[in-house]
Amino acid sequence: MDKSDDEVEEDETEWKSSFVDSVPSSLASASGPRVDRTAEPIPAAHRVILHFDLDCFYAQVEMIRNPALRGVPLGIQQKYIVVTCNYVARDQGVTKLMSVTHAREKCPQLVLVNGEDLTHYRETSYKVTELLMSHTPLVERLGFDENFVDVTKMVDTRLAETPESSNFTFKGHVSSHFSADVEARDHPRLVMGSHIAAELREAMHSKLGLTGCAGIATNKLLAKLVSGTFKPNQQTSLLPENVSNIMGCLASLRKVPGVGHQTARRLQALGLVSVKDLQLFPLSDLVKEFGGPSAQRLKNLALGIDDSPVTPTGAPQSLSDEDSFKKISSTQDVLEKIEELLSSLVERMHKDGRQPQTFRLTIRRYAATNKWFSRESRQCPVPKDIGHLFTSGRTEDVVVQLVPLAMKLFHKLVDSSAAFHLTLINVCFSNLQTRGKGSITSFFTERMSSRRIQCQDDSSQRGGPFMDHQFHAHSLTSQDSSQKAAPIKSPRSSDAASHGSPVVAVEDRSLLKVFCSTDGSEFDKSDSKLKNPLPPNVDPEVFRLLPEEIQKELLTPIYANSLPSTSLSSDTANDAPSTMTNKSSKSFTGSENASDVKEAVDDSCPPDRQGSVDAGEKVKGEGRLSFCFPRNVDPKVFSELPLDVQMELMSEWKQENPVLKNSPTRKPARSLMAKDRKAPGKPSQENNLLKYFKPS
DNA sequence: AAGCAATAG
DNA sequence: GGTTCTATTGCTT
Repeated sequence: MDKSDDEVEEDETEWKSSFVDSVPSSLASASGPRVDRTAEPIPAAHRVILHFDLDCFYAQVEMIRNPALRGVPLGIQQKYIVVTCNYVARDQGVTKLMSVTHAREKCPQLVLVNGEDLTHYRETSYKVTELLMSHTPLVERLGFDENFVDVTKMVDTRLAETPESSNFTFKGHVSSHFSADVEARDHPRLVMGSHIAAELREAMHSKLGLTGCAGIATNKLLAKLVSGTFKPNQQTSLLPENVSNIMGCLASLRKVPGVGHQTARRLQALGLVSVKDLQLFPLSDLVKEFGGPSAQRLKNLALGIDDSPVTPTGAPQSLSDEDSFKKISSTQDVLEKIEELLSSLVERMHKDGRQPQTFRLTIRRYAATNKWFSRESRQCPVPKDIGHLFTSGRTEDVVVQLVPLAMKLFHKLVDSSAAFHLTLINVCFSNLQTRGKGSITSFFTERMSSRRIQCQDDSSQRGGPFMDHQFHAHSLTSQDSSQKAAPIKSPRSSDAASHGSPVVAVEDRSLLKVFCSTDGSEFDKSDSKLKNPLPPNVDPEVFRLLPEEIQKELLTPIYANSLPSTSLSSDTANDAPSTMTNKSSKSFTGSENASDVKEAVDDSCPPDRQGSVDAGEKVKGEGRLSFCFPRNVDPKVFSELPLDVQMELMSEWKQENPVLKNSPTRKPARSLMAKDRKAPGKPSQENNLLKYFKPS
């Protein structure tokens, strides 16, 4: 999940007082013509960019799903790795990407929740993006737990409406050594940005129950760099005066966003290890190594200059599903794994509502010579005749059509007449086309009308009168490429691009107001609610045991929606059975005959005494569920299954008697469950994109 | 359009 | 640096 240096916390946070003045002249070029700051009004061409970063996101999601996990050391497990953990666990020495064995040594009471199924994280992630988008369309996602927001226009609007007398001090921290009142007077736009950031963080907390950090600066690079200065759940603003200070404090070039391992290695080969080294290195020499554009970009990054615009992300451009394992070496096993992956991916594709034009299979082969992180892939068009099946809901039909296709690609990759050893398989749909206007139009007319200002100018609207530009742009790019100019990526088009150019959104002033509402009224209007009864699956006894504050939180509408009812309706319902199918009937992850994988996963976490169990049992029916769930069976989802299915599963688990089914043509367990889940929850999910952008 | 490398969380 | 499970962009063919 993470690159493990989210933990830098303290090492870069002590900003030195030394103000190195070799940079400002170049900085001036980033913010337009040199202007005497003291004499002139603040240049309007200055962007205000926010970066949001949720605190240990996966752990937060799990603690919302199961509040009993609050206050206990919690880790999120994928295979034999603790990919992330909450702060209680961190206090006891658990870190991201630590092996389960090592984590348990550090923290014997560590509670582990399996996080291999990303459904809930993905859903919550998009709720965050969507919440931000309800204030301005310029929101760019970075992974599941970070967002950039360009609030330049909001700042301008508010500043114009703000009387002189208003309190003008920064919200949150300011990374600067200057005194606070001087800073605030000199940087009203950043001050305003810090107020907006605080409001948005508060909205995330009150509406979604999530906490996180924010960085406020004049570009994405800087906003991201400062956002983690004070963790958790705090925000910090960066003043332009302090830019070179910040950059100089970075421990290494690797810490510069955009400089990965390879780039860092090549830079090191040139003798460059610190940010300062790169700042002072002759551009011409850099060009020899990296070529013109890359060299300039690198140099700019080292100086804290980043012209890249906040590019609205919109709906995802590809959906993929993958699984890693110790070893797969037979074609039969490959086929079953592919079928398993495709089942859940096709289901996701169906809920998305778009139709994929291309399909890709990728593998990772084991190689003793430690080259085994590289992947190989083959792709092909999705046959026209099965495209409509995605929207028609017969997902099993799609799977049976797709499996042979996938196997064809597999045989392009692997000579199965020789021995092979795979450690990962990934299936991916891309080139997603929006079709079947029905669901899409209702989506927009009902909930997204205000977002249509996303469209650039009216002339650029093609591909359907009802289509929101956001999805239009991302899904139809290939066909209307003419003068599209859509979300610009041009690195050259600095600040001016995001304001002046007709290409980028939010030209219409009156519409702008709809978005950039400056008062809190916007915040409250989503769910005006009913008295909240406990959701049916919450044990009232357990509920009473929770801290009062948690109880209150749970009774707010947002929780009423996202608690157990979530696992009943929509995606969760359909994905949960597949998880159980994986564990109970498939050969690799759950049952005896995959001893190597079982070893890897279960040795450190015996199936009978999993941390997640304790929490799970409390949710419902302690008496009946006296045994332990297998790993990553969601107890809440389980509890909502028909009783007979529950019994069947329990007897399976108790006997540790895998349902051995070798017929690859059908998957009785899965399809049966998938159907059963659809009925009780929400009456079958419409094909739409609400999954990504429905207002909570 | 295909395949991969690099970067990101 | 790699472990997991994604997702995006840009280079090369």
